[in-house]
Amino acid sequence: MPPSHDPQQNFLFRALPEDARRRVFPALELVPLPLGHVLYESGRSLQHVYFPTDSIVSLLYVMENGASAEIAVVGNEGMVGVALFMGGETTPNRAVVQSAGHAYRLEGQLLKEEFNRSGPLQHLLLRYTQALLTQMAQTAVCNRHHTVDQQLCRWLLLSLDRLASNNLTMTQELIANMLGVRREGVTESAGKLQMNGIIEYRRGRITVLDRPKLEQASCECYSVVKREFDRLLPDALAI
Amino acid sequence: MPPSHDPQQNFLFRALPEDARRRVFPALELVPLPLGHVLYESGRSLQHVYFPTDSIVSLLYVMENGASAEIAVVGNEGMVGVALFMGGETTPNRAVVQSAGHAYRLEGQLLKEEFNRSGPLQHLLLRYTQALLTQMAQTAVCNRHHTVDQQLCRWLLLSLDRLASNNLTMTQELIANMLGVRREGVTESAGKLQMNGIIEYRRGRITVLDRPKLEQASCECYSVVKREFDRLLPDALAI
DNA sequence: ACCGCTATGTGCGCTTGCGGACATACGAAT
DNA sequence: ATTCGTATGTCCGCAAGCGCACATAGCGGT
Repeated sequence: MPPSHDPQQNFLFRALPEDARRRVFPALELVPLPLGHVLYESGRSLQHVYFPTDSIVSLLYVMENGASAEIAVVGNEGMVGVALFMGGETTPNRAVVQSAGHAYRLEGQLLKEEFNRSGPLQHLLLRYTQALLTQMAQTAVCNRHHTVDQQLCRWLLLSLDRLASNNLTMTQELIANMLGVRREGVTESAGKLQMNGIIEYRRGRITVLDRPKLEQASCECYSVVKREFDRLLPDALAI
Repeated sequence: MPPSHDPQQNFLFRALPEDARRRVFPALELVPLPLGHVLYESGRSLQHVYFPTDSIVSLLYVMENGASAEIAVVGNEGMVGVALFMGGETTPNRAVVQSAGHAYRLEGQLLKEEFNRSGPLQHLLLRYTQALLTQMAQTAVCNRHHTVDQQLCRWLLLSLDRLASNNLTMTQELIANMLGVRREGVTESAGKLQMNGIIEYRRGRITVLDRPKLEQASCECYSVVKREFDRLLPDALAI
């Protein structure tokens, strides 16, 4: 956790021109996001949107029988709550804090007003939403065709990209919930990665030792998603 | 195939107020969509958007090794090419005609102009995009947790909803490509459904005999997606 | 230094779905 | 009516992942 906080730790805000910042920033509220905190419950209407700085939020779908699967992750490259400006007000997803940290919160009404100015924020958010679409699509493909081993690598990489560090505070049980697989499956895959010197972990703390190898062990899904984010939000990432 | 064509066979156009129709309709061009026709190739920039009337288009992701998986389906409830107004111009997906028919085509530039008026079309398209998001998310979940049997039911239902009839022209091989499973798996699942009197098929033609039972045999994913479409686009569907 | 919670490791039988190699049979075209 | 392409049916062994039942061990709190 950085000692000081600034909205511009979120890439979307970084890409915003000065006048839009002047309107939006005063209304931002810094909130801590503890691990496991539920920002939105499926189907509940959204009051705020969240722009993570040093936290990661997972969009999960929880099935009738209680099983779950991650749809997408949101970190300092994006925001939680696109349904607000898309017009639906809600989605059938749950948003859960996957990695503790902070986010800037904005009143939904204010976001909509700024969005409806059809200015840079609108364009930025629409592009971000498209990137989110790609991430969801790729998750679907990955769930269909790739092994748990590969998916774990993809997931670690996506998480790493959203934090400044190379270690994650994250139990295997949590990861299993996100990936929608058994905890034992994650144990096994993580064991292999550790065996190969790619990661190292102990009780809820994972350190990535060899990122190139991790990328190599991952399926193509990671790079497809990353490429799309880079393509769609270049201003945001160029700093 | 209906003997005559009208843009309002597409639900999005139905929900459009008179003045927007006056601007858009003259620019529409009716195009036939033969089975298997590729509307967009992954990564290629989009020139037109398509509003299907009596056809169905699949959004597919094709992997490096050639395997594929369907991300979403688009029929007369939606449009193909949301990336145009979302600002990305392209997506890493392929759009393929899954059920032959027709669509109205609109010049991308014209769509963007109308979208940027921030009028009813913008709101409609954003809501549609959110529904698409839900469909993708649900596809991801379904791929993770549900059996081929269930997925086949879901897929048949989604296709049926997008056509006026209760039979589909569709080989099992095609369906397998869409679901991203083996053709043999589809043969087996379809065999069970036929055994139970739910469907009937012969060489590329599937007839649904008992839709309630089909819904019962499907996973929850179908109804989640349908509910979201109904919720987000009520005007469009209420006619 | 101890305890106890919880994270991780491991084994087992089972189901689903894959990959491949076939056999069959429909139906359009000649 | 015959032919032939292609859609469908069926069989095999195999691998991945599940569900379950446990064993172990790290780490925070007292």
